[in-house]
Amino acid sequence: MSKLNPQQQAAVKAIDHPLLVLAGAGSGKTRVITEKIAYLVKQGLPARHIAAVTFTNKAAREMKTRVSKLLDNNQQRGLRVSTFHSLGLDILRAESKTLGYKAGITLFDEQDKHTLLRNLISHGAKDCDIDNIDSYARQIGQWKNAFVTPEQSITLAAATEYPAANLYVDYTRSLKAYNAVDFDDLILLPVLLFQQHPAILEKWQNKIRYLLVDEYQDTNITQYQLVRLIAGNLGRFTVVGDDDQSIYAWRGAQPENLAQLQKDYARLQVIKLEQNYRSTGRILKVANQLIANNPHAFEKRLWSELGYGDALRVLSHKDELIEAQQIVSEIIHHKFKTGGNYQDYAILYRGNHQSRLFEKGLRENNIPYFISGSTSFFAYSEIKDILGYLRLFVNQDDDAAFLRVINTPKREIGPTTLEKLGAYANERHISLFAACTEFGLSQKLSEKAMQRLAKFRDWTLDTADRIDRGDTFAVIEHFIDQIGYSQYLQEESKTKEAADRKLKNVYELVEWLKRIADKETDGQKPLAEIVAKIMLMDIMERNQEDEISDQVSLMTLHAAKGLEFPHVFLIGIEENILPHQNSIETDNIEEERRLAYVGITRAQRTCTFSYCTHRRRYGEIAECEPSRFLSELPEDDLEWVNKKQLAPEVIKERGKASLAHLKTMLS
DNA sequence: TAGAGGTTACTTTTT
DNA sequence: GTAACCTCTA
Repeated sequence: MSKLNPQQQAAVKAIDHPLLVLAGAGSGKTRVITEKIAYLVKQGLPARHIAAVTFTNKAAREMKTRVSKLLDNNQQRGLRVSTFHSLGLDILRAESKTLGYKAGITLFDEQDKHTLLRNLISHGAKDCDIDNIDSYARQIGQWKNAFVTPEQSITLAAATEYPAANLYVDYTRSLKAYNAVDFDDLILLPVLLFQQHPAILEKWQNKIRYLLVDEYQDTNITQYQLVRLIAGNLGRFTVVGDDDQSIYAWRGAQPENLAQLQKDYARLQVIKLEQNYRSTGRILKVANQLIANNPHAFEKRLWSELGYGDALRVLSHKDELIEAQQIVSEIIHHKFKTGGNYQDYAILYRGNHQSRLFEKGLRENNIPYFISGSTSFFAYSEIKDILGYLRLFVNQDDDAAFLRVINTPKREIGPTTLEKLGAYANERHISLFAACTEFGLSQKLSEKAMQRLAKFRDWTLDTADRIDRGDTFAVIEHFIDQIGYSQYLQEESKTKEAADRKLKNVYELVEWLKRIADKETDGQKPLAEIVAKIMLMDIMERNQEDEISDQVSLMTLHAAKGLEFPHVFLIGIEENILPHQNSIETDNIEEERRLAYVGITRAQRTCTFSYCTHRRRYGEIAECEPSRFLSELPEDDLEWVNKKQLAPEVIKERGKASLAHLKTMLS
């Protein structure tokens, strides 16, 4: 703790008041949290009574690593460092009975949610149009994030939202029938539980006697409720946040929660961290000037002692192919010239699809790279299949899992049968699996179809039973053989290589599950717990033991928050990309500006912007304009390289013109 | 019932 | 340009 600056020290030692730390980018906020955990333990609060909550798995991982350097194993025992969602899942699993859930709660991912909504709509949900399914899904999520229950949504909904509110009611009932919850429920249900059962709340308050929250500006209404409930009236918490880095409004984040704390906790202490330990003065100057265009609830001014540094460069390219090639070759040359490492470079972008050409370019030049947050391991169809079976063994009422696996591999149970089964189950408000055995169904289906369903049902129950009784993993390996999954992959895949790769993934999944089961509990951890938990994990956790090697990082701006790199390339800095087209249309530029701010402040030594004058979009070549954000930056600190397609003044004028144009269009 | 072939909407960001 | 979705035929 010797090397902390006075503000950081004050933040670590402030344990008698609820504490809000306003921490600018690169001001050492993770350090404050980890040091504070160590400090609390050394002050005599056992680690099992401390919980630190973050938003991403990556941040939680980082925090754990750093705490482990400050405390020995004994001192850390029982410490909770997890994402909000993972904490919610722990609470739900522990209290499932009170909430009316059976053991073996299933977690639905976005795709499962989509499938369920689709089924509800096609089975006649009131006034719902299948074409609007995405907007219903989003609306339901927004209600959950804003702590609006289905009943309240019916009352509150505007006329246009009424179908979604009805669907929300049906959806909630179905989830309950399937003994399932979705991501948003992991926060919403614990809050409801705590509100309705003070004794349970007290139990958890006693467990978690000090709460630390990272990236507090990203909390939504429901998450804030959870924080308040756990922290209690005494306000035993430290939250750390930066309103300039709020980039999750689209999923309900309320940066106003920062100001709300002052209203809710009169004794709240506020400490600002303004010294930046990451970037050059010039990078900070540019970032500060950009973000000055946004309104601010809290004033803060970042400064650095790391020297003024190089100008930030702006590259212009003919199209996105040249952009990728040019930047890849810049990285090669720069690394050669400076004798640095590949891991010193990061390529950051607005949308995942932008990584493609860069991947190709890096691969062709044999440059090691790592893409974070792209297709997750769990998005692979073979992984979803096997997990689907496991989910069904754990919880037969999991309709999403049932639908996933019922005819994979083929069991001659096709759409017609499933349609009738679905209609029947829907009518009765029971799960598909439960419907399989019903007499009423046999009137609507052929005997053959009934037999096939019964066979699958018996097999599932039998396998689930054997998992319960004994050697979980022997049963799992056996069932994969038994259903002929390997053969199925051979038939389904276009090439033998693809089939082999998929099979390898399947075995990797099984090995991974074994490792998780072994951890802490010597293989005794129930499959139900593993299956639920696994849905919240990300690809990095799978590769935990792979050593970090020297590779260029590629990721979205969202994924980059909290990280830092010596050399940062911000690509596709164009109108309609950053700011994103949808944000322009909804006049929501401020969050996009914060996103750009987050990107710039990742850079330690150099920061390079890049835009294209032409780009393929939906297969058509379209003209592109440099982002308006470039025109908001101090000219003296920018160096425009390549052919300047547009002078900065022109961009500025155009930016103003397009803004004015937009405003007239909207008014 | 399965699979081929045609059509369409889409690309924001995550647990 | 493409993935997911839908319709038609064997």
